Amino acid sequence: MYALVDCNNFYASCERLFQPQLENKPVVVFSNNDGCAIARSDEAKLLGIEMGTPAYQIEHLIKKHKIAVFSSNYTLYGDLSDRIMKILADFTPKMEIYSIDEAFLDLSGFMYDDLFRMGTEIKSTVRQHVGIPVSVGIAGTKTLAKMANRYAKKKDKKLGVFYASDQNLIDEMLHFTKVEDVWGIGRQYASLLKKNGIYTAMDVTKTPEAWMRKYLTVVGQRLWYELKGIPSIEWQHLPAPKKNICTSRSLGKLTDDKSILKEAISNHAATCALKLRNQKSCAKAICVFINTNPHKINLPQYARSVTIEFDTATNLTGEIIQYALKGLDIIFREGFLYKKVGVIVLEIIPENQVQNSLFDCIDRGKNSKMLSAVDKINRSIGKDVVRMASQGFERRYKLRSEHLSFKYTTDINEILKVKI
DNA sequence: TCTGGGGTCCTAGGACCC
DNA sequence: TCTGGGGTCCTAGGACCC
Repeated sequence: MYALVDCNNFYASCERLFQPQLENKPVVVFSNNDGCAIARSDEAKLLGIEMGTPAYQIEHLIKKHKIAVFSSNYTLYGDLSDRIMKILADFTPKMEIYSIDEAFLDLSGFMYDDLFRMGTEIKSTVRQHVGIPVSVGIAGTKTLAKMANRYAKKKDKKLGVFYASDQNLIDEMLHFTKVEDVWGIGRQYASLLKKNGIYTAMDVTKTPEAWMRKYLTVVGQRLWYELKGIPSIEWQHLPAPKKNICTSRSLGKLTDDKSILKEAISNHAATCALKLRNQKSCAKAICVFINTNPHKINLPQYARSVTIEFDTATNLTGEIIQYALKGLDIIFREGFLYKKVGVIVLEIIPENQVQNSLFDCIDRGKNSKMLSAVDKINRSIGKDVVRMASQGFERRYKLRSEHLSFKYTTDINEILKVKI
């Protein structure tokens, strides 16, 4: 048996935690650049605000209903997520953190009749210790556990726990769940299934396996097994090291100024290098990309990327920035207004498996030591105060975040103050 | 004025090899 | 008027997830 524990409206709940007066009020959290709505409280959902709606399209609703709005505060969400995951880990040694607000727990070996009680206990413990509401779905496969979680929210959100303990309950849930709400079925597959008269998860289980395989590839075949209660999606008990690491952002303003792009690319490259060091890896190649704004159809469009192989796999900030800027020189063209730039490091290997190049003239040991010291300083301050020159200090490319809340739990200067 | 960012997995088709 | 067959590796693109 597997449990899927999922935080309810996670980002919105995080913000509400430090502003309890917003309890039962509509709350919306925006993406980077305050671009679109990526989290909504139940009350905001009821007002018709959909996931991913551009901010400017809901301005009137925000005014009219006095919706509380926030810019994304990933420092805060990440810290609260860590706290929740630590609590979940106390329930079972085998768990898989699936995303910032979700985790699968392997409950094999626990008493069957106890599982529902265990679910309610998980929910109340997280609520009591961290203050974030979660829902729990329990079933025989990951896909069914996901579905049970969703069913728990739809059916009785207050209770927030659903245990698909026998076939009747599983059927009830399969019947209730539309194909587009099944984990692993997106827009394309949903429309294909519906065209063929398959509307619910139950219908999927009645579709021949070969048909699923033929039209939805092995992904669909695995899904079919999962819905029938046969576990077919692998368990990842240890977080797999990332195979690619990407850092990209929209620019605060459209720009044709190459120096601004340089600064942004340098910072993204530095972030990638830091992420590599944090997971003790090195990359052997880098991809740099720049785009104009595809939504502005009346402006000339340009999008290009370039991949550069390194002589030696590396996670050194200065070196990665150099390669990144070389990439920018290759793809940059005058006369376009750029919207988004990014850096992806590829071919990632463990740092202890790096093969040195014969003609390497960088003192990697010394550089690494220097960067460990830099990382340590930056970590202790909670900001990257020690930076490479090309990263600049002005952050002219900076995106908007006009409704940012405090880093209540990670920065002593922003801690909650209580008047007595 | 204004539309996020970071991932994974799978397949088809081309390049290349013998 | 005719051009093999069987492999591997790589990449681009499409699907999905939160």
